[in-house]
Amino acid sequence: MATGRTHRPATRSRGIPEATVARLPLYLRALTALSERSVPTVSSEELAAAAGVNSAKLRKDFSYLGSYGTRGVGYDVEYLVYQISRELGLTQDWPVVIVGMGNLGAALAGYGGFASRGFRIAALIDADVQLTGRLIAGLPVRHADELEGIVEDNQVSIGVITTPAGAAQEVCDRLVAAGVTSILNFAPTVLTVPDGVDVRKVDLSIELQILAFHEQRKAGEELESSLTAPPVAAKAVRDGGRRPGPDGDVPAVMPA
Amino acid sequence: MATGRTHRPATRSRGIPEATVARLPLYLRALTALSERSVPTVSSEELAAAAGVNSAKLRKDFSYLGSYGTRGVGYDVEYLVYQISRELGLTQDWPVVIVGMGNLGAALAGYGGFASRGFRIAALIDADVQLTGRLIAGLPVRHADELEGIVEDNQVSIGVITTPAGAAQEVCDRLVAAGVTSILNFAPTVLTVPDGVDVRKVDLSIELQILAFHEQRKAGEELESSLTAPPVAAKAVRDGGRRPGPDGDVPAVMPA
DNA sequence: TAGATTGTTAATCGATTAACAATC
DNA sequence: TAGATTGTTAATCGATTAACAATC
Repeated sequence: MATGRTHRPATRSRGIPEATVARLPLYLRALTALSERSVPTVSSEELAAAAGVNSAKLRKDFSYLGSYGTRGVGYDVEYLVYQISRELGLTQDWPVVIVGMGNLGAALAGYGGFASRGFRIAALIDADVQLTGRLIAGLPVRHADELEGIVEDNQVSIGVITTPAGAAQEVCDRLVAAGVTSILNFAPTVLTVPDGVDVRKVDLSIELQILAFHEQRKAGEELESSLTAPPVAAKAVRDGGRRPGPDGDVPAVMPA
Repeated sequence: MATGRTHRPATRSRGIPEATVARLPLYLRALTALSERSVPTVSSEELAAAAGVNSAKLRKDFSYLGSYGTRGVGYDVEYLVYQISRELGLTQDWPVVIVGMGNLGAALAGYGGFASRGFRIAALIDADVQLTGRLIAGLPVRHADELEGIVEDNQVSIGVITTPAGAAQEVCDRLVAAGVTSILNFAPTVLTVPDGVDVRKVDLSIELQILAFHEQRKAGEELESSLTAPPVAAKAVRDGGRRPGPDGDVPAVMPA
């Protein structure tokens, strides 16, 4: 009955808001870069700029974790890297399986950002026997028949689904039945999971559609301002102007 | 100076909230499936279930588009498909370029969800001369030197970046200089763009880190409840219980 | 002490949700 | 007319932001 939820319900883990949790990886990435350059401390202003957020938001986010900064000085880079890593659960090892070894699965298998952050690929899985045994990113592809055994033997709790849409729900069911409780879904379909299982979804086509919406709006504004206002007004419209009248394009006719 | 924004500022296009825009593609997908099964009408309850949201939210979302439903009956599937497509700008053709032809770029090039939604791949681009001319998803890879010409000749306004992180900003700059005003960034780096350019970001590792956070929390709850409460209480804790005391793990020592 | 910067407050804004009058 | 379902209202909730007292 439960349909795929993007994240857990209202329960805020340890009181940390979801929006903050979603930004912690951004901060961690910026801090890791500073750490590699041996920068000892960083101010909220500098770190916020590096992470692409504003500094008030960053300080508020960090306040949920504790008081890890020093007034007048800033934040100790190494210390923050550790605290955020710990908060995100990256100080432990997370075995993951990737199911579906098309181009996308292969891209994920070869993505360096996993291993460096506590994620270990326990297995690459595909239903195609032609692929079984072939090496991808140095790992042999294993057949889907082995899925349950792999999950149980490696205590895998996180599964990544990169199969075609038609196969995703069945793969999801099998992963969950075998013990997986978190799923990252790249297949363009809504997954149904039992309570207690988290699903996050990455949808390539949806992101493009959202861009198209904004792109269309920009084009509409340009057209509009070129028709109704002198050219110099174009920027003002784009920067926050409102259309003067009510929406004018509610259709009058509804097709049979 | 402007750092990469995920979406435009407070200005809500035509009054449609960002959160609603982000769900329109979900509704469209569910509606397309119904359309293929020749279902003539659908209620907000049914459609919401198919899209994985609740029906109140769906009705509120649709109310921003106009009054497209019929009380007592529901929504005309074909009509809604058309209206949402139009709202998202999918009734027009959007030429896109994909820059960076690794596995991820290849996966996107072969993704069927694009062509069916008004996106047309104008070119696949890579800096590696070894790849130039090779066919990916039936299209020849073109060299990065041609980027500006391709964007201008095809009036490309949407660019997809699937290069390594180190190359992303330069590619972004060149795309923008050539006329691209919307960017979908898969490289794990914050892009800086001038005002008026939209950036959306898809970050594979960030999604996994968010899952790890919740996964860790589940494990912590199980441990906690097994230590402090009879086993039967575990579900209650997971379903919304709060830890009784304040956070107990604020560290006492800060390293030099 | 003077300057810098955090951590927190309070105001504002946007999103979600339940409930129900309107109406097919 | 009776039943079904939309579209909208109003309450609630969560996220953002500016400002500044606390404090290094």
